[in-house]
Amino acid sequence: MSNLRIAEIFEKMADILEVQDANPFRVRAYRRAARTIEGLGREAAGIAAEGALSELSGIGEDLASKINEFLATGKISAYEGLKKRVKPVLLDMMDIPGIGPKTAKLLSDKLKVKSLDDLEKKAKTHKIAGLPGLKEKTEENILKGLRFLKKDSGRMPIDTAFTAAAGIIAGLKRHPEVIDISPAGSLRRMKETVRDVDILVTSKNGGKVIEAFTGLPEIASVSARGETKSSVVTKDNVRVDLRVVPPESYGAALMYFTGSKEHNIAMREMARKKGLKINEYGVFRKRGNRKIAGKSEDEIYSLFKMPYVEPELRENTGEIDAALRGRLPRLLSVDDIRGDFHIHTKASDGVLSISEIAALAKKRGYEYALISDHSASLKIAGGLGEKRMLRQIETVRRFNARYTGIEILIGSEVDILDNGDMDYSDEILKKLDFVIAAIHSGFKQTKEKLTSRIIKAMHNRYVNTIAHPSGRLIGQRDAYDLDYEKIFAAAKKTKTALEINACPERLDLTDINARRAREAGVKLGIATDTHTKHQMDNMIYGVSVARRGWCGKKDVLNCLGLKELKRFVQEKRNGKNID
DNA sequence: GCCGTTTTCGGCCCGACTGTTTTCAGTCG
Repeated sequence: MSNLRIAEIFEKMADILEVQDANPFRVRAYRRAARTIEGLGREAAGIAAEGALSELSGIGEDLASKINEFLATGKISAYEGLKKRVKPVLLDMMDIPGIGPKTAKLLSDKLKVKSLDDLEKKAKTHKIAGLPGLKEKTEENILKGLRFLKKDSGRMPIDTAFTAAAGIIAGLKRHPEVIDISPAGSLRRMKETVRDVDILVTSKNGGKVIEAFTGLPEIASVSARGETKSSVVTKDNVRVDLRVVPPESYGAALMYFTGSKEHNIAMREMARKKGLKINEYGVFRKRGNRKIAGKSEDEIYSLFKMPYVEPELRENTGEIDAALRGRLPRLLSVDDIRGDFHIHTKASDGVLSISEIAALAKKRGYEYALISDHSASLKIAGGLGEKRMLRQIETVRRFNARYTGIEILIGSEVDILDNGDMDYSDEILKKLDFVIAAIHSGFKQTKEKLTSRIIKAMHNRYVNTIAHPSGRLIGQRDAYDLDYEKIFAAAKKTKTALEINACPERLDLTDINARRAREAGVKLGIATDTHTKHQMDNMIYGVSVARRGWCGKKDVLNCLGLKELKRFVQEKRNGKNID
């Protein structure tokens, strides 16, 4: 997807300009443009074709022409030029926490640092202390920062952050000086990966709370510690930032600390134009500095005549404008989910029995749960041949006859073969309640080939969703290249839903593609891809992707009750709308 | 580099903490 590449280049250009001590607002313009492009609901090429690039927020004539140049040539000459004028090690050094453009440049100019390894050597041999403004403490911090970079490239999966936050919140909740406590930052916005865990506390005695926080047993080291703010690293190498504010500032602080940065900047700019100022303590009139709001987020948004903006939407990708016009979507919640669409039993590569699955699903208040073991050709995962599949169908039917309170649907995660055919005959497929189709082979094929395999599968009247459509594994395997415009069009036409796989390593579709799918009128199915007991709890992460994709109940297939769901399946089987 | 019911030029979000300083620059979120 070229959007990501363009964003990456703008981000790099900002880094280089920063090292060159360019106008900081110019640097910010590049960063802001990068975020705009990254969060775009569609391919920049489409917008460029309409000549509408410069209508995007933060993109003017100059950046629009740079994007056009990239779309035409695959390069931006200004970037190529900038790259030549700066040593790569400078940019590497800026990845180290605590080192910004100024320090990086100083180290490069005065010490001729050649690489991060070289930097480590120079810090260890005390070559850094003695440079203007730097002493032993800076050397220690550089070494600490380098160790942090080596251990972990930075971002962790959402569930790791969730667990770390839960532990710390549990540890502080009962402290007598803690009044409110909440996760904030990208964790509260439920981004798919998180760099550090942010936690907000209200208290009348910040010092005591910070003292308790830095003394928690799971903390390995403390990197900053003040009266209202502290940063630590846990024994699991998770960075945690804690911030303490007085109770009357809870809303303002929660908004500030939740971000995103871009959302906050946009809100603050709006405030400034009205003669107001927003900071983490409240909203103030500039004249006289009188506080007029801040206790709750609701109070702040309504001051600007906006409804409450859900944290998942706060990315400055149109939510402020939508809120001002009263056009924010009503997002689905995890309580709206009526069933889980993707569960493996021990018949293939899961560990649960049918009755265990039924009990777990019932406990969650579901009306239905779909058993979806692998089909024959996925031998490595114990895929079921047609005979075993027929037996499993019978087993589930018998199970339902004697079990009450939930319906177990029988389905399958059927392989899409190389030619786009399904791995089971229609004779088998028609006996199933619901069919998931998935690609498990040929990830390196061309965009055209992979796209056409999926589209052909969608045209099978028994196929109801496409599982983990892009095949990505976060941090391990890139998404394969698909023509999403074509996929969305085919999904809509054939009444096939696209899965949001809720497994934290997958989260596939992504939030951005979920939003594009929704805008294209495509239904989504949120599914946990459960193999073991606790994985049914991952539903929250899939729902969060849908929320970040602006989805409401009506966009999500498993918000339907059982009857409506069966009707949806039957409509496709009747085949009126498929070529 | 962007942007405009205060402006086409002159602004551009705002504050905390650290390490090095005796009043602040750099970095971060």
